Amino acid sequence: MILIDNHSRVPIYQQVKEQIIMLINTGVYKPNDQLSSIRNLSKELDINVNTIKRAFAELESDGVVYSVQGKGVFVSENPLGNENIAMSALKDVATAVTSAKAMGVTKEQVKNLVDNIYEAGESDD
Amino acid sequence: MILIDNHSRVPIYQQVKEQIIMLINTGVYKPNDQLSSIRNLSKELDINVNTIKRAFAELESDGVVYSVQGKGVFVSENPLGNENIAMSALKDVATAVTSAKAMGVTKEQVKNLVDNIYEAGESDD
Amino acid sequence: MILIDNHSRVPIYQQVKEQIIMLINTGVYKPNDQLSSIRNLSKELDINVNTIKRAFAELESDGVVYSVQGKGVFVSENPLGNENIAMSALKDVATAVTSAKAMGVTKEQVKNLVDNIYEAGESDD
Amino acid sequence: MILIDNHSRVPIYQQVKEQIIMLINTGVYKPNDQLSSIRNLSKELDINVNTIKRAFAELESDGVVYSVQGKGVFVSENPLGNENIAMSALKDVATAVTSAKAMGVTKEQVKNLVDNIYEAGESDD
DNA sequence: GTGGTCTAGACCACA
DNA sequence: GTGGTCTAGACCACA
Repeated sequence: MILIDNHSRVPIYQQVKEQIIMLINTGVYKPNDQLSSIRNLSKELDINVNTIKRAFAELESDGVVYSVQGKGVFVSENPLGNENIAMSALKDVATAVTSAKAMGVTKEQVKNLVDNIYEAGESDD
Repeated sequence: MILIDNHSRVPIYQQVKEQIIMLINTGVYKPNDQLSSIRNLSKELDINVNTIKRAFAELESDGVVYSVQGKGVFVSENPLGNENIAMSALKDVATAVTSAKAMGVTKEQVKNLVDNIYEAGESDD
Repeated sequence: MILIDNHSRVPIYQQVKEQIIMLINTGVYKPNDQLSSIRNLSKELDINVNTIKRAFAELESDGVVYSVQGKGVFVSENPLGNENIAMSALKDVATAVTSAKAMGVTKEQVKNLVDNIYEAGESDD
Repeated sequence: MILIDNHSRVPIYQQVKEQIIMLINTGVYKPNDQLSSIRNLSKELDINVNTIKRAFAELESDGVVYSVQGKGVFVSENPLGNENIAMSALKDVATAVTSAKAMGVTKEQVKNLVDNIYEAGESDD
């Protein structure tokens, strides 16, 4: 259910984080559902255990999941209630847009790009 | 004329690159103008010489400036003609926006952010 | 597999760049193959790490290779698609030939030289 | 009579050398003719005296000119008899062509370039 | 272990 | 004085 792009510049732990959030966003995972175990995910995706651990640790500190020792990792009651997730993503957008503006990119070019990205997934909503 | 944020995640050589492009964008530096020498910038900004050199080397390979041994570094005839600069900046925006979308950020939030960033410099144009 | 001439006027990072391109040209390295790590090459060739890094950084900005943090450096899908590489090499040839012409070298002398250089590698193809 | 391109990557002393050889090649300067003085050339071309001195010193060591203390610099009896001039120019061509070959440039591309360069000056011969 | 950034400092070519 | 190359070594992010 999770696809990793090894060629991407986006860190793998980040890709794992994003895809789990997306699975929650789309209702595949619901509150208190148990996620795949760290070791299972590590085997399935052929990713180092430490990389999965980091993704889960950050999801937990963002309040998206909670872990129960000896049981596993579960989706929180209100997984997307924490605004920090969106905020940190927006901060990255701000950095990239500010830089693009400095490089001579116009507002229209950026907005067209944003439209394209959001339209791409329209059929999924 | 150049301001460096040592705490930023954006590499210093990248900040130097962007600010020089911005100075050209705003007409402060014109084609064939000589830039501050590498050593002067290094002293003024209190940055290692090699960091400035890297910024200048990338600007040169992007066609923004040209260097003449023993003379100095000068703005190219057509400094912003190379589309690669804008393209690579746009690619970074695409990555950040895609990620933000996955994190639950709405199209409106992104667009508002873009507006704010572009309006910020409106008085300078 | 890479030979460096320390006495040559050609910068070492340039020699490394050219030889890696040659290894790709001759099919030794194929798309998505992983290159020797920066540290390994540095030890093997007894060259400073930063010199290798510069060669790799330029190869990456030319689109010949891509790097993945924590993984390594890999050959691009279309490593020789970027015409800039050939173009900048041709520019250097133009400069040298123009100068030779001014020095009284005849067209025949230049062409014989070119034939010799291209025949040298004929047995390798 | 001498034109310097400050934007060129070719060192200025090299440009001065080449142009003086060209003036001899085309018969403007004949054996035992006196060249412009170093100081005159320096003023005319707005080039540092040391740069002209270096050009003249290399021309003398190549046997193209000879200097007489207190009198000036003169064209040698057999200014282009020294094969070293052509040889060193050919060496530079060899370096550039070898590099271009490594970068994937074909023999035909190089030969076309050579033809273009030699045809360009055909009307001058 | 892998690449990325940065510093400090040496030596060279050119003007 | 100006840029160009190279070395040695530190510290960080990621896997």
